[in-house]
Amino acid sequence: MSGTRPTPSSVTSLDVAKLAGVSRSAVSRAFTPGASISDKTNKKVQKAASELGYRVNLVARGLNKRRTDLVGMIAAGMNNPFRSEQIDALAKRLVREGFRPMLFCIDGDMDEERLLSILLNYQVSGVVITSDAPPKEICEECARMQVPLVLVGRGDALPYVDLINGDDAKGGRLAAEALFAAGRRRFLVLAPVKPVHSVSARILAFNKRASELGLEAEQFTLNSHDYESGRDAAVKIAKRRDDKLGIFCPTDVCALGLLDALRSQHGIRVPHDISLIGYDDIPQAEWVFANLTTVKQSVEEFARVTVDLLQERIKNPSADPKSEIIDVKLISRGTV
Amino acid sequence: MSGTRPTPSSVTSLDVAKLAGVSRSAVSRAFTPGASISDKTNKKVQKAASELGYRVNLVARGLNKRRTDLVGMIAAGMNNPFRSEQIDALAKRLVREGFRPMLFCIDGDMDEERLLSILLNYQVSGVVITSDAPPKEICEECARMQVPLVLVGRGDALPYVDLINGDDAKGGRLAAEALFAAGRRRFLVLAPVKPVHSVSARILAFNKRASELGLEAEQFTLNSHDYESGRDAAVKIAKRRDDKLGIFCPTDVCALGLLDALRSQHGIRVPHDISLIGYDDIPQAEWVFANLTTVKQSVEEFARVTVDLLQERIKNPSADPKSEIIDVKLISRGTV
DNA sequence: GTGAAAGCGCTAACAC
DNA sequence: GTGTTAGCGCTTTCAC
Repeated sequence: MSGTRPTPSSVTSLDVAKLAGVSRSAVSRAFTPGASISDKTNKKVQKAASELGYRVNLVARGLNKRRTDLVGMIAAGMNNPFRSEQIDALAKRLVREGFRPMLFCIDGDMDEERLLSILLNYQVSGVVITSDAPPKEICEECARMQVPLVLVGRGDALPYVDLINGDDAKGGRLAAEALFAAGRRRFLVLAPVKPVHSVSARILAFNKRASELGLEAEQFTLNSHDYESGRDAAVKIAKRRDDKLGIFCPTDVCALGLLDALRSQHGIRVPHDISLIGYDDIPQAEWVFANLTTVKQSVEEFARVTVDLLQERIKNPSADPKSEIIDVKLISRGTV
Repeated sequence: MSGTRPTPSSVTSLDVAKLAGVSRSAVSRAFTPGASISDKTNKKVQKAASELGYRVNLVARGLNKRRTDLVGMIAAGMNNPFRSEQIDALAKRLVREGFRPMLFCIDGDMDEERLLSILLNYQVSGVVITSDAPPKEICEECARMQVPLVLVGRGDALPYVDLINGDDAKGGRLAAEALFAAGRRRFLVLAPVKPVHSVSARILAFNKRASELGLEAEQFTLNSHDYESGRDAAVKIAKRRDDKLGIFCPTDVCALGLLDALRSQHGIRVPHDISLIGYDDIPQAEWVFANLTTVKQSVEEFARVTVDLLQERIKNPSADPKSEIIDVKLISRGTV
């Protein structure tokens, strides 16, 4: 269109300024929403800019403002559909709100601490940790650096950080009540040896409600909390012939493993012989073979509140840490 | 430890230099692997740095080097487990190789073009697009900006960009042969109205191999290629009572929808009545209810080759575009 | 091996 | 509303 142009990768605001016959500040203003600039200059700048193929260098801007719009997401267990949905929703929400998500997945020696350290070097505007159990030191590190930190699914009130959790207390209660309402009088709960906070909270609430109902929930310990451990648990569980058995499995992936094996390999009729309720409402819970009754947590809601929290803290860094609870609800399908 | 320290967020290389009694360059060198610096100065600097809680500002460094180590990942359809596995593996690989992944998910009006534009403003070291069908203009834009671009799962040889694909030709062939070997003599393939490149390639190869075997594969058109459309297709497919029917469904999620509905809702015995083969080998394909025979693509392999491609191009920006093919293999389970 | 000086591309006062 | 000046924190010649 316009003869030979300079290598576009090196077009700077000064180049645009020259071509437009204005100053660099004018160019800067033209690319800063809400800056005071006349319509006329703005037009001139825009024209020159697009002619040269100019794009603002956000790294330079970031250096200046001492803050990029980068937000780090630290995640673990992306093979759990709930987690990947969560990350997907969060990434979308962040972008819509003007942030730029970075994704760091826990992997071997790349633990929360190392990953966070990298993020801090990038002058991120915030960090969201959805993996479980971030060490305390890293929270302090963020506080020192004045970097907003949001922990999702980690209950304890750590100082300096904002928290967001599903309403695990309600979820556990709902599960117990659903099983009870279905006439189940013998409760079993599948708990991993080393449960993450939210899982413990659900179990605790389940047990509590159970005992309020005059029942004592029996605990069944699993190595992990994934499909495989649920499936493997089926062998033992299928052998038991308790009447009116109601099982709470505080993670859908795990519940699906159990359910799948119970039905396909052990000929157990669910809910005729056994009732089962999961947690999360992952897409697979609705699959025909499963039709799993579960407790739903909305990933969009999680994302929305997380980003809100981030924005509030950026506005007001010294505000007291907040702790938000996301509502949950029972999704009644066919396993209770 | 050391009395009052300055706000750690503002510790600069100059502060460290002063405390260590060296110049800023020395500090810079101490934090640049491979820079020529004596052991003694290095130690002094490290000590001063950790005392002050110094961390290099990667934004400033990026401005200087005119290149961050940020790599943009543009993705769509994270609800497909294959995609989320792919992103997970890629993110991990990138980090291990010293890059910093950013995750942009296609979402409404946030299309490839807009997202890429943002990425370019961040002076990213590279971009990986796993969503399907990035417009041609954006490839040119990357080329102009000298930003390496890797397209995964997009076959056409666009100029300037590196390509990486699964071996769809082999995969389609494998599927046809597996069905044939199982005695199936009537082939059906489930194709979405608007297939993405890789899916078309698989179908093409399947059809070709079928006709070599003396069979003509019948096409069954779906609106989409997810679990729901597979499940919905079951109604019509269950009605047909062709003998020896073998179905190829070029995406596991879709195959699982069909399989699940066929077995659970229509009482079809697979593979007794119908044989079915999927594609991708997502974790759910191995679930008990499914036990789906499928064609596996390794996400780790994808990730490895993608990052290799990126690194090569960074080293040699003007090299000819490459096109890599990832091997696939048949995973025989119980549906064929 | 080390330091001084000169930028990387941008925004933020400050005058006008 | 606009231009001028002075940095943001780092790396990088270039002398020494």
